[in-house]
Order: sequence, then C-alpha cells, then structure tokens
Amino acid sequence: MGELKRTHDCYSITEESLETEVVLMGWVHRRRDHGGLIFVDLRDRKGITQVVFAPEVDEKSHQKAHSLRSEYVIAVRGRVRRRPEGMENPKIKTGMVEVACLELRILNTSKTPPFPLEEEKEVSESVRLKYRYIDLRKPHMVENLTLRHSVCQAMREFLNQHDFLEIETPMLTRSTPEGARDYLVPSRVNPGRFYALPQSPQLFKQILMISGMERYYQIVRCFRDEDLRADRQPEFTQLDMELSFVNEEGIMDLIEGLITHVFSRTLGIELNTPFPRLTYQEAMDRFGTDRPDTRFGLELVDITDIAAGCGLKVFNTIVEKGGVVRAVNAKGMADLSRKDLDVLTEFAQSFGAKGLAWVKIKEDRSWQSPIAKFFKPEEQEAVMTRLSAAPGDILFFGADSRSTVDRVLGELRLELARRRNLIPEKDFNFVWVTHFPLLEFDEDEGRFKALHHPFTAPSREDLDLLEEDPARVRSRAYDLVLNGIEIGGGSIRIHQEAVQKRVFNALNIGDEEAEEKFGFLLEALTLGAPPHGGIAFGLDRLVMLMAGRETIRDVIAFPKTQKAQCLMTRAPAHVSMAQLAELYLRPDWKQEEGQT
RNA sequence: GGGGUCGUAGUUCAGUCCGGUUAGAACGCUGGCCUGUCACGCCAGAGGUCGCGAGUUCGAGUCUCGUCGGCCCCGCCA
Repeated sequence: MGELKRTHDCYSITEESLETEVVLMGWVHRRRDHGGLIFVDLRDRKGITQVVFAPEVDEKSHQKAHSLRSEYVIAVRGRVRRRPEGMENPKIKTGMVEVACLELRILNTSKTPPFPLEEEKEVSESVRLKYRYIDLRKPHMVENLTLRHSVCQAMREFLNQHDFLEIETPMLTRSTPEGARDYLVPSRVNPGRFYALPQSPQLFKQILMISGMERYYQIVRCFRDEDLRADRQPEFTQLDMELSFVNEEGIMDLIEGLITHVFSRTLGIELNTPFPRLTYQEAMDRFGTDRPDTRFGLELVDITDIAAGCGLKVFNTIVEKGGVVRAVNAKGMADLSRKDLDVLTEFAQSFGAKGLAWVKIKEDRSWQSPIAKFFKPEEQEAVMTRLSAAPGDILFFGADSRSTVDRVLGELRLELARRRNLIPEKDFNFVWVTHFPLLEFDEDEGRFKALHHPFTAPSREDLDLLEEDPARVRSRAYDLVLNGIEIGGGSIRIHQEAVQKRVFNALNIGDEEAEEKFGFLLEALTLGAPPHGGIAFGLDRLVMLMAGRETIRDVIAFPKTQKAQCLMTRAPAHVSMAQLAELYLRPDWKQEEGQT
C-alpha cells in the first residue's frame, strides 16, 4: 500500500467530497473497459463507488487498469467529481459522483472467482460453502452479518441499561441425561472421562442466580448433536438470560422492551406491545401447533360432536376410540382442482393423515363432496354454521388422534396460506404461548419427559397433581413465537429443593441418579436460592426472520451442511492414532483412508 | 433410522421419459476493437471424467443396481 492511506469507504463518497482527493481500497466488482476509457465498480464492505480511468487524467493508471480483473484487490487515489449530466446511476448511493483515478496500485491479483458475486445469480450452496470467503463478499451476505452484529449490539445496549451482567459460562461441562445428544470431548488428564459441550448454559445461569448475580445474560454458543434442518445447526447462538425476583409478567414485559428496542434500533420498525398471549391450549385448539403463525386466519374448529353422530363410519370409529374430528374452512378456495386436492391429500399424508376429506360449498349451500351423503341436512348445516362456511368455501376435515389431527391440519393451514399468498411477508407477528404442560408422556420410553426441561417450575395451583395426574400439570413456561417460528423459550424455575425432587420423581429420575447428576443444584437450592426465571432466544432464527431469509445458514458466517460438515475446512476430519491413544480412545471402526 | 429431490463447461441450466452423428445455451473466461459505461457494446476463441463404480447393450449423459454428495421434510431436536 506504500504511503497510501485509506480515507473513505465506497459508501461514503458523496457530493460533499466533490473535488477532494480520496484514497479508496477494495475489490474490483466489475470492469467496463471501453478501450480509451475504463470504468471499475470498486467494492468494499460498505458499498460500491465507480472509478474512472482516463488517459487525460492519468496515463499510467489508465494503462495499468487494462489488466484489472474481477476481485483484484486495489488501492485508488483519485479526485471525486460529479458525473456528467445524464450519466448518474440512481441505483447506488454514490451514483451521483465518481472517482477519477490519479494513481492505481494493485495490492493483489485474483484468479477468476468460482462463481459470480451477483445477488440474482443462484449458486448451489455447496459451492458457496466451499468458498465461503467469496460468498461472504456478496453485499447481501455482508448485510446479513451486519444486521446480526447490530442485533447483538442492541441487545447488549438494552440489557446493560437494565442492570444485567454479561457473564461467561464453561464450554467444557458435563453431559446431562435429559434432552438432545451431547457433543463429547475426551479428557486427556482424566482417562475414560468426557466433557460435554453445553446444549445451553441452563444450570450455570440458575447457579448464578443462587450466587446473587440477580441479572445475567450471555450471547452464547450452544451445541446439539441432532439432525440438521433449515433452521437447525449443530452449533447455534443463543441470547441467554436469567433474572431473580421476577414472575412471568415481569419477564415478558422486559422481553417485549428488549425486542422492541432491537427492532427499532436495527430495522427502524416500531412494534406494538404488549404482544398477544395465547395459552398452549388455545394455540393447539385454534392452530394445531404450539408455535402458531398468526399472520393469517384459517383457524381450526372442532366438530367431533357432530361427526360422532353422522353416517360416516370412519369418523364414528375414530371418535369412539377417543380420537377427534376437526376442520379448517379454506375461505373462497372451492376452485381448487381435483389435482390440487390430490396433491394436498398427499401433503396431509406426509404428516401422518390417513386421508383428507373435503367439502366444497356450492351456491345453494349444498355440499359437493365424496362424503356429502353421510351427513344429514341438519348436520351439514351444523358444520357450516360452526365453520362460518359460505358458498365458494372448501372445508377440510382431519379425523384421527388429537395429536395427528393437530399436526396435519396445522400444516395444511400453512400450506393453504402459502398457496394463496395469504401471508403478509413484511409483517412481524409476535405471540407469547404460555401455560405449557409440564410433562409429556414418552410412548417409547414409557415414562414422562419434561416438555421444556426438568428445572421448569410447575404452576402453583397444579402442584399437587404432580403425583396423582402428572399429565395435567401445567408449567410456568412461556415461548415467544414470531411468524410461526419459535424464537425464544423460557420459564420460571424451581427454586425449592423439595419441588425439584418431586419433579425428578415424576420424571422417573431416582434420588440416587438425581444426586449423582444434579447433586450440586439440589444442594445449591438449599443454600439461599432466590426465586428466579429466564429465557433464551435463538439468535440465528431471529436474525434470519429479520433479514427475510429462509435458512439460518444465511445469517451464520460459517455454517455446516446437513451432514454437519464444514465444506471449507472439511471438518470433521480423521485424527492420528497417536492423538487417539493420548486420549485413551481405541477405535473399532475399520481403518479408513486418511486415518494414520 | 425413513421419505422426497437434485448432481451435465467456472456458474446457472437444457438434453435423460422414448439409448444412436462431433453433448448444447446463457452468463462468465481469453484475445482484439471501442472515451460515458454501470447486466456496456461488437468480433473471434477456448472450455466437458455428463458426481463415482459396476451392469445391460453393437452402442449409455440417457436404462438397471450400488455408492458419494447438496438441499427439503418425517423421526429426533429437555
């Protein structure tokens, strides 16, 4: 770079800099070589500025500019000037001006990049991930990471103002029995023992409350060794928080303040508070899911009582066996073709439905449907009344166990909305879901498992059901849902040893096992534990939604593929036998190529 | 663990259903011309292990089997 010192970035060159001399450094985004005159779009993290190489301004740099290619790294000293009349480019912020080059330095050359750095051009994700450093040069990727940074800053700003301490918790910790699979790390100095990477700092933040820290937060990496999805990575980032001396209301108020601050600071969007609240029961009844997308209607309606008496055997049998019949009114969608209905049926089946019954409402309110004849006129009328059905509507029925019907109709509702573009893309609809069940019965393991985690406090009024009817105990947990995606979850925690022991019992964790795995927590609860609660936000998901992306990979600098591999570094990789031996690990898989 | 989908030039894709000449297009790339472009333009050119392996066939990008990989989903994710 010699004595050249960068004076501006490629975004901040404006008419205020006219006739001044500036030094820009960045990458050659595009070159338009007219022979006698060469234009280069110079790109840096902030933006793009057009540089003109003209022989009458500087012969030498004009000569040199012929050799410039895409992604060369250059430094340009030049004079800012107004573009000639009619030659302005309103598409870029610096489009009124240009920099006439007086001196060009090529800081580094570049081979032709493996894919174009243009937003519109779709490039397969595997190529993007292999060359992630080039992918990240794309302006929209810079925007995503910049937004992520701003969101973190706004969070810190708000929490610092509200008297929170940012405290780090260990990455090497112990494996916990409940929950997801752990990533394990062998201990060299403790042969045969393993650390686990944290699935969340849950226990440490509760201990911090018992330590009297009162308000804690951390933007922290968490690890879960489970299969990946568009919104799930093996390592992800959480805004983790915990407070003492609060109840649900206190936390939800605080979080609404936090989210409002973040949206205002980063996107300039002013959200309305308080956010709507639904109980788990309401959410399941109306949307068939505990993370409802509330940007559109198409709510579920129960017609089990009507179906029980109708002439359709399948419905009767299901109801007799304790199942339910529920329905969705797809308003004005009776124009769906036979083929559409076949596709939707297949869709429903992929979520476990046996079939998908439907009814089109004709002009005279009569039914066009394979199942019409099984419903007496008064039953048809009753169904239509309950679903507010009108001519032109089509009703979809789900009949099965409650959980299957909820899943199928919940997904069908989303699919119908997507097909008919009923979802306002720019909206941010937050909703709190509260009063989750504390436990759910796991058929495979034949025991109750915690719906959130085993440290969630049961509702006071349900406490005595813990032993007699565990399934009916509600918890003091709350989830924050944004546009149908769970972005945060938390609860008031158990702060009394006796209650914690009762919950462990309900989970079939014996005293001995509880003592062995959570002894430190149980003991801490007897040594001055304040009432406390908290919440954790999926930062990746939140930023993804704010950036309008469809996968969290687009807001993570170096994400992994569905097979949990990093295509750039090629992790995970083989290690040497010597390295394994040092860790007292003896593999019993076949020695593969690459294993030394 | 399961279902779906894709894999052809540097990139994005067509060709595969129904096997048959030298595997095409666009963008990009290379060279030449061009003083107002901004998706610059014009002319010329280079560029392919059709993911990999086996099989069927006179003949395979195309059919069959296997395998590897990307993505989406179910299960799983306290």
